Amino acid sequence: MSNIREVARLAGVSVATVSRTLKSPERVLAETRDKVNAAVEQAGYRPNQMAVQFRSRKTGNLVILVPAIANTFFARVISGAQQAAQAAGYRLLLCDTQGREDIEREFAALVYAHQADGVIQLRAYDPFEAPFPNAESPPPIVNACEVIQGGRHPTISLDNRAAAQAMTEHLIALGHRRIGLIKGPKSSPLTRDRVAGYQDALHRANLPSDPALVCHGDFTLTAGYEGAAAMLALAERPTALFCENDEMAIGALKRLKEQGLRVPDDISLVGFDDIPFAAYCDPPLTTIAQPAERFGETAVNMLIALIEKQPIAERHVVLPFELAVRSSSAGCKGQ
Amino acid sequence: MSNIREVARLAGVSVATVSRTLKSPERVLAETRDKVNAAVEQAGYRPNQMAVQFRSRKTGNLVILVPAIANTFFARVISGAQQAAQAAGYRLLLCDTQGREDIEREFAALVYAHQADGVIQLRAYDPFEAPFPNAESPPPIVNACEVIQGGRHPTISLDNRAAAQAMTEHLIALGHRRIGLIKGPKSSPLTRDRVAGYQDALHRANLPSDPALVCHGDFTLTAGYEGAAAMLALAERPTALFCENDEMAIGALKRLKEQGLRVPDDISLVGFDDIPFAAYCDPPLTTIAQPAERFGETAVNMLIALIEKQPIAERHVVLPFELAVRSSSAGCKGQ
DNA sequence: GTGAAAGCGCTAACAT
DNA sequence: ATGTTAGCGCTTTCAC
Repeated sequence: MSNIREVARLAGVSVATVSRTLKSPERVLAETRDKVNAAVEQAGYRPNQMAVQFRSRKTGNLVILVPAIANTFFARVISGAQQAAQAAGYRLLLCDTQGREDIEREFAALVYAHQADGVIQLRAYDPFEAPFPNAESPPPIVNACEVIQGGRHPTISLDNRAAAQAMTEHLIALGHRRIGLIKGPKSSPLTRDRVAGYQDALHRANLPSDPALVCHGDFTLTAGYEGAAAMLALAERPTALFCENDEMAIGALKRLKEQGLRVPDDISLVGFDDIPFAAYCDPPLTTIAQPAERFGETAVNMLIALIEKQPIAERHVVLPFELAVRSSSAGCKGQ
Repeated sequence: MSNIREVARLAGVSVATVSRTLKSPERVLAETRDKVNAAVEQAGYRPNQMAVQFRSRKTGNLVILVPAIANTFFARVISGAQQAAQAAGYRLLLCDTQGREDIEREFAALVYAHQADGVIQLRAYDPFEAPFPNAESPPPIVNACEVIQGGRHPTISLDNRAAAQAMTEHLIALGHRRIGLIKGPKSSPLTRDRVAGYQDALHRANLPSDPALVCHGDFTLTAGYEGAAAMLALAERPTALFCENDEMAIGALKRLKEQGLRVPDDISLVGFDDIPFAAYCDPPLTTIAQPAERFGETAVNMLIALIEKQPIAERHVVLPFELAVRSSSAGCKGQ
């Protein structure tokens, strides 16, 4: 592999001129530029980025911490992030953390090791909060999707509380008074918000909030399947079921059908996220549409601004949701 | 951020000793080692990986070229790859190529720029085949999932032809004689193999191969939806529909139901991949199970062996498939 | 077993 | 506008 010295020799100029021709051509005479470019061509020269990065103290890499890569929603977020990173000349270092803080910390530490310039965290945990060696100022990090309440880092989030409230109100408007909720893990703030929104709606409609109607899952198909089973085992069944993501709703749907219940005639079912499959369920799933790709895209752009010390307009971006009403929710007949 | 010199000073040794203590502790006196480790601790020292990589000419990064990150199957492959990379101390540079060769070439070139040690390509295109600058020997690359026939690189694939044949034979055994096929893009070898397997089965059963029964899609839900519409518009409808991936099968399922057809009573429907949603369809989808995560995992391990110049047992790994028979396929009543 | 020193390929400050 | 040169932080001979 040829290096800058080789090119300089071929072009009959100094290495500095070669470097300039590549970085800021306007500072070089057109004539010289041509000589250099010809030499670059001839030598098949490609700057050794390891040396460039080392020298200029910038890797161009962004770490993205994902709880579960194979999750349909996160896959969309990653996709958006990758497009944005590519457009800006950055690369994405992917990390499947399985929601484990030790793994998150380990990967976030790539920034300390100068292997990445910043971190995108998609979960409500600050991988830098643990005492880190000589942590002068926290490294560039943005927190998207599930965000830390009152955290010190920029965030990109959805108003989960408002969204859950909107969904619950949709069900209430349809006449439902017993609405089951299959929520996420207890520890998740995202879940806390959605539960709060659900309760807000009940409260505003003067409906009782029955703890028996709330069970938790882990956002998987299986969790939805089992959550639905639990709901159906209740003495007084809910007439509508709100799952905190579409995967769980699809899992629940299977279970409801197996029990011989028709959706939405016998029970309404709604989800959250609007993954592509939601519209292809039978019946198509009423859900909350989230701009998944935009989470990734916005996070990347914000992180890059942080890294490049550009001014940031808003440190806490809230992306819009949309209630996507399809046929899995309908008027309550049981009344 | 402290550097190796700082640590050396603190420990009262030379930088070489610090370096040795970190890389090959056995070559250092236990006593010295302790001093150094204490100094490392005290300084909160983390080696600057940019310098390490620069100096040792090894990045620890692997590029993975993915046609569509948000695709459920690829998301699983990526997940497997990431786990394996992490376990081996490598990192994954993610690239969503959208199947575009220019993007694939651009990212593969990160290897030439010393930003990555090797490439995993999930599509049947050799990003290095174009004449590249002084390409002495092609850089480490492995080709997984959709592989180049007779290519020069190691591959990890499925016997797509055998799998498609097995699936088609399953349908034939159920009495189907007119089997529609919604395949992938024309250019894809993966699709060529599956079509070949489909035809093998027809041929072995002495069934005619009607070109009208084959239409192509692009592996999306929409493509399946539209493919099914095309099939149903046929004068002589198929009694079974084989989609080359589950997404298209799920798209088709929606369309079939909208037309008032019952699956499998009126028409059988089968897919390929066994994505998690397949088992949660209504009816659960008969499909070909592929070990998606293992593709990623095997590709990573093979690539690392290549990079580290370890001997490779087999250059062409074929992973097993499994026919997952569920309730979307049943005996043909139309006969 | 440890230290001194060269140098990886490049950038940027400074000199011309 | 171009060249000279000093490192960036580390690994790795080669002495001792």
